[in-house]
Amino acid sequence: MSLDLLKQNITNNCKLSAKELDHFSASFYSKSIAKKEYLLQQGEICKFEGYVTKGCFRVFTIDQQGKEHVLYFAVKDWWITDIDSFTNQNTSFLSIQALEDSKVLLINHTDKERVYKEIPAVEKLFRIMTQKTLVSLQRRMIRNLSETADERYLNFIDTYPEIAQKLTNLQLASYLGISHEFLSKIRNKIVLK
Amino acid sequence: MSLDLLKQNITNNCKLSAKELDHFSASFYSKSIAKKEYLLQQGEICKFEGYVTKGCFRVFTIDQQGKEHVLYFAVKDWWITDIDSFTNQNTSFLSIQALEDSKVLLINHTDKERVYKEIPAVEKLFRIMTQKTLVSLQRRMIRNLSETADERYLNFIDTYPEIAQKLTNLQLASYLGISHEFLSKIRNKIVLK
DNA sequence: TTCATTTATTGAACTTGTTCAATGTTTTTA
DNA sequence: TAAAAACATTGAACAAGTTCAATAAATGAA
Repeated sequence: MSLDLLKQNITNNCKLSAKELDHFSASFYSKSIAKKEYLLQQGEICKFEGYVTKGCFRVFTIDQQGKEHVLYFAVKDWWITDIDSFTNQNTSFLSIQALEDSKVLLINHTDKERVYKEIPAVEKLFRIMTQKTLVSLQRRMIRNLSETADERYLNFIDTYPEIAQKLTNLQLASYLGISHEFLSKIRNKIVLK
Repeated sequence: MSLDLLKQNITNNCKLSAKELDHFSASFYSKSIAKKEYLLQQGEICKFEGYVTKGCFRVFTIDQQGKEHVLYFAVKDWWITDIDSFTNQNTSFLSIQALEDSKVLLINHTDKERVYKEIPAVEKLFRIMTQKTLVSLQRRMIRNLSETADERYLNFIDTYPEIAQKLTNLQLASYLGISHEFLSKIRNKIVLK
């Protein structure tokens, strides 16, 4: 059952007692979401923090010129939220869309705040999880400053082969920060080698 | 006194009782560091988490081609550490260097772990601080994907005028992800307008 | 199955940014 | 205060990446 997946994910980050683990995971509810549908739209207030149990999502923003930029993709065993909007309950500048039929376990804002009070270890859990997310984003930031588009592409398909295979050129290009035409040319160039 | 600065910074993120605040801030020790000296060198294990009370630091990495990339600058009232190396006590891939004569308040790893156990509210404090850092890095990531070098430069001097004024072209260029020659041309172009 | 829509590819012209080298300016240090 | 070192500017040639437009291929809905 997918709650076991969630419990395992939590345990990998921070040991909770069996009782704490049950209590915390009982605060989640499951939701199915069809391909192309939105879990969150830019401008709304993010009501949930989510754990993906099936499918694939893109977390992205649309800038003033109407261009889409993907902050990250999330597949099974990844977490999704607009952390700023969720934590402070202000309007989000991110959208979250399912790229295929998907399932998530969600916890809403008031329940999460309640759990923080009831189970102090959950503070530690999310402190550690947020730190890990920050570290990987710092690495990506530096990579984006130092590598060419070719290198970033090769690094992505090497690190996340199972995600890469689910994406269109357009979606991947807007994560790598290049045009989809240029990504097409990069792919072609690499195949020829 | 600089401990008051630290206490105010903490209070802005999370309310602690006066007793907790005193106990936590007593775990820090102050250190002066001269211009150009290193608080941390790439390859070492990061022994501290630091709060800047005076001066300016750059947190950066050197890539395989020998190029420097700045992750962030830190002035008075900013925190500095290699969060990955400090938390997991593994070798750092970041260096931290003083850009001018500076002062920091430091807490070492064992003391911080002790405080996490003694004062649960400190878990909450760092959960919130890490979230804020993550949110601002997410924003920077998206900006770097969507904006030209001109826009990133203008945005930086607009957001951090007091930091910009302390930096050489080389330092700022390696934060913006461009060559210092190109930054020089951008500056020139903007002045002419 | 077919038609419409979305996605991918390719080329040409263009823009953004890099590299290298030369020169000038500022800062540091003896 | 002079010399050395670090930093900034500029131009020319180049490389990386974009834009636009045309065409082909794949996908999805009726």
